[in-house]
Amino acid sequence: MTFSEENYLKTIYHLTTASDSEVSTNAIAERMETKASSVTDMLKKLAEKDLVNYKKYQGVSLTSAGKSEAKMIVRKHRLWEVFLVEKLDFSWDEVHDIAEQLEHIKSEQLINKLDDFLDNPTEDPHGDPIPDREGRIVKIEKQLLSELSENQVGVCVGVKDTSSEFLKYLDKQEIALGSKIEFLSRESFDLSLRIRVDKKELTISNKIASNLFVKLL
Amino acid sequence: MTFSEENYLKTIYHLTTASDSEVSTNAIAERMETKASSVTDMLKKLAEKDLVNYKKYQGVSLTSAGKSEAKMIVRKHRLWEVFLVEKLDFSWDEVHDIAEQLEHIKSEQLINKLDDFLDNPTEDPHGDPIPDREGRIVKIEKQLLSELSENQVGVCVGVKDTSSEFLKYLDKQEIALGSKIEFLSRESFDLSLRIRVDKKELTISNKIASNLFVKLL
DNA sequence: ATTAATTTTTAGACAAAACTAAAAATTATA
DNA sequence: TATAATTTTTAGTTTTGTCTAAAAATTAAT
Ligand SMILES: [Mn+2]
Ligand SMILES: [Mn+2]
Ligand SMILES: [Mn+2]
Ligand SMILES: [Mn+2]
Repeated sequence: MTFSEENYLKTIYHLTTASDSEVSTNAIAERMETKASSVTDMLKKLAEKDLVNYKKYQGVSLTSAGKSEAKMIVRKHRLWEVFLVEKLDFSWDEVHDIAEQLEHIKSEQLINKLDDFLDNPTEDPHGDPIPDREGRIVKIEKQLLSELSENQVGVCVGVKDTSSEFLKYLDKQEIALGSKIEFLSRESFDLSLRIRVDKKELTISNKIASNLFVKLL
Repeated sequence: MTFSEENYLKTIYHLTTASDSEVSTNAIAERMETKASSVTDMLKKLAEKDLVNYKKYQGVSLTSAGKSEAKMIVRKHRLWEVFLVEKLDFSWDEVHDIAEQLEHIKSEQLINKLDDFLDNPTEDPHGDPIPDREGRIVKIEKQLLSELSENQVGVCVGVKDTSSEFLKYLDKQEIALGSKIEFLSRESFDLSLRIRVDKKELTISNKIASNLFVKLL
């Protein structure tokens, strides 16, 4: 399997699990910053290998073989991110691009030994679940901070947007995985939220709140 | 720089440092298990980028830019091998192929953090020197076991052949880096050697002895 | 010094993965 | 429902890295 094929599978996996339906050629092209015609070419190749279900003009989905390949790539990506943060002391906004490369290293033994070395983590530095060696994923109960109602209290357990920009903003506000977050009030004019993070009160926009996952206490 | 370009540079580096002279198209082709015509194509491209000195039919050598690129790839290869053995508990005969992949990961920050995480090792699991972040190499005094004379004593500090086959043979004979090796006698008929490894005496062929580096005590 | 053998380069082809431009199919709109 | 807009596919190129077969240069052997 080539890097390119793996990247397509991973993208289709993310798009289908997000929307829970067939995914369009254009959606893939946009996500991968490539042209629709290139996507079509690749879909034919992946269909030939029975990794995707593809019928012209009908959108695409992963076969079970394709899904399990995709999960293994996601597993590798997230385990390497844990390694980079936990062992090499990278910050959570620096690891994605390096993991994009490391996820393509081929060795089942390597990834399983890495998994053990890291004490079999179930979530990556951004709170995303890590599939185990059989591809099983432990889903945790979580919801967007923006969906809470006043006076509810939760713990920050993940981010939806994993861009370096957003993560650095969170660092600046001292919001991290594990932070206790109390929803104090909502400003109806612009939907901004007044929250308390650990001891400190601050105001955040609705855009911020809708990219933060919390687990209710 | 592509994987392929990196692999060519690394091969030219190894061949030129071994023979200390220009290297031929055929030598590169043989080492890389590819065709001479493919090598010629690549040499033109590398010359265009000023990474090699190349004149038709005259053999090739690395420019200083090419040499420093090559050393960085070797540095990455060997640091990853240390990681695999020291942290992930691989044995020394299992790490080469995985390191062949890992050496192409692009991130200076990654490799320097890995270096620190491993406590800045100067040799890899096979006794080969690891260039530091400026490309400097600390050469250690070593010679082939086959070149010793009777009754000389040394410590095993490296292997010339790093094939899995040879390394497993050494494991079986309980010869490892750090083993004390005494040259007892030489059988003139087949050049085989009688040696003592730590406490145990054994006979090894000249071929084995000429693939083991020792440092005299 | 020719001729023969070997090495190296060139010429032309191919597969992978991308692109542009144009055609075809689908979906939306009047 | 006919037409317009959008999406998707096809057709034809390009780049990278490989290959085979043949030509050219170098080296070895009569
Ligand atoms: Mn990531
Ligand atoms: Mn992540
Ligand atoms: Mn190696
Ligand atoms: Mn090594």
